[in-house]
Amino acid sequence: MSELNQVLKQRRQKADDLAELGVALYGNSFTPTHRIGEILPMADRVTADTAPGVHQVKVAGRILAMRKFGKASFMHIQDESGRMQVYVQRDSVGDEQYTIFKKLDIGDIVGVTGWLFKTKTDELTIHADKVVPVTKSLRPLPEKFHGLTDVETRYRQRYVDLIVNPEVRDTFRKRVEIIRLVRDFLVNRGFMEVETPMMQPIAGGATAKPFQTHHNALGMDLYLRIAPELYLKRLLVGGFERVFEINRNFRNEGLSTRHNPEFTMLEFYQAYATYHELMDLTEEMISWIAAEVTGSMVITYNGQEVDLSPPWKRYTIEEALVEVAGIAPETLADPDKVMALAREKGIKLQPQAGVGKAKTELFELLVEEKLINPTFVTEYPTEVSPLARRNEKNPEVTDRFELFVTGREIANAFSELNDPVDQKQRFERQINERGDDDEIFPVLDEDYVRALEYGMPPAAGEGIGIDRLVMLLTDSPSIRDVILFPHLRPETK
RNA sequence: GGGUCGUUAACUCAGUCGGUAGAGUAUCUGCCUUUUAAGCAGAGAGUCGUUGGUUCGAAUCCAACACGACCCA
Repeated sequence: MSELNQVLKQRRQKADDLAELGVALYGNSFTPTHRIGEILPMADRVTADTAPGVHQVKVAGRILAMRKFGKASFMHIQDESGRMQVYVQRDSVGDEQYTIFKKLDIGDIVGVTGWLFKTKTDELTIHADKVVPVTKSLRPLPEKFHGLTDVETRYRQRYVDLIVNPEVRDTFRKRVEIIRLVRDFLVNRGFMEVETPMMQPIAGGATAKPFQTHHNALGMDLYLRIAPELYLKRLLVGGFERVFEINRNFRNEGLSTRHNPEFTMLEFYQAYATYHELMDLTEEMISWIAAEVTGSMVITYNGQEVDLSPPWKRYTIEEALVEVAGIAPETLADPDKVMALAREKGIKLQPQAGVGKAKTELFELLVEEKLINPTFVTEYPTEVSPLARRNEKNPEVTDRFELFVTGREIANAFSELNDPVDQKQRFERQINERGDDDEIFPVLDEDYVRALEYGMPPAAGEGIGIDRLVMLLTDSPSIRDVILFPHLRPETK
């Protein structure tokens, strides 16, 4: 018989014993009067001499640790709001109660009724009048000192990770807080939160491999969206001038510390704004959220200091190539030299790729990882920006920026292309110049062009990767640390 | 897709030159009415990721596979 079976057997035996004593193992009749987080601040009103009944409480929580003596015991219990100590004395709870108490295990959820006092070591503690089993746990928790560190188990059994690792609970609380602050920020600026299709007949708005599914009744294939962009812009046509959506995108690509097949994206669109105004808005929003969540605009990520205080550095791609990568301006001015440099750096380009694509690739290779403090990079070549408005002075580049922090792309934004003729031509060019990847299939979205033909107001739009933002603000090295249930291969038995 | 590393008790980890499995925590028993990783004494607990191979003998050496981590594409 294996040890786990032995432990399970012992726990089931205890459960049976408790049932025999008339205890409801999975009842739902205990109603707490307090949460632990409400009790802890009462510490300064309690002393070792505080009499029974002065501060009477009922709390429920999971047992995390027990120190049993013959006729008295200490345990720590944890609820969502915190953890605290409970003192269980045989003479206080009575023989019958103490017999039941001794059958409890670490991991069980209990209800405690008692009064507050302080121990010799000045720890606020509940002196129990009564301890009742609320929910029996049949599986042992990980070791108390090292806790659970095996990342595979942490991701596969996130519930255990959450029970025993308080910093993991904090990270996910911060995630929720960050999303709430994003909402508050945008709603306060007159943006309206909307929901657009997750299942789309054409997976548009980005270049990525989609997940495919099928609608039986309609007899049609559908794709899980890779971006909400084209639907949100249809809403601009419809007359909603400031819209945003925070929701999942799905991309059928590899997994890494920065990629999960489903990830959360904020996209927002503002009519009559330009990408310049979105840079200001982004700077303001992210620095404010950082201050709200971490208490400072200067944060630490992966051991390095990152200063999010505005204003942020703004480069054009060419400026960044010159100033960060050290490429000579005369090299950048000569398309032949740019192509030669790209080849020299080992960049493989499609035959039809132009100098704009080459500059973008050089930027990704030589500059991105060096942009630690937040940096806006503008003037992306038109050929890599199929949905962005051309710059009025130089049609080879677009009115677009990407935001980089700690070497990672956090946001992508541009003044929107609203010329239906130009848009249609760019879709067609994209289809003609598609790469050799069979699973990325750009399709001309005729309805989107039709919508533009009705007239979309000039606007600027932006996407911010929420998971990456949460990683940044919680100092998490992997996207799996900020997604509750990240994708893993199926467990082998 | 490629490379490197890892997988041993429920958890955290040792395991020498290839000689038949170890610790702490957790669990069980006993003692213990203010402990804090409580203490003391004792006990039980293992398909050494899987499958093959080499060998008298494999946790250990070799191969393939599975899962994970990191790096690269």
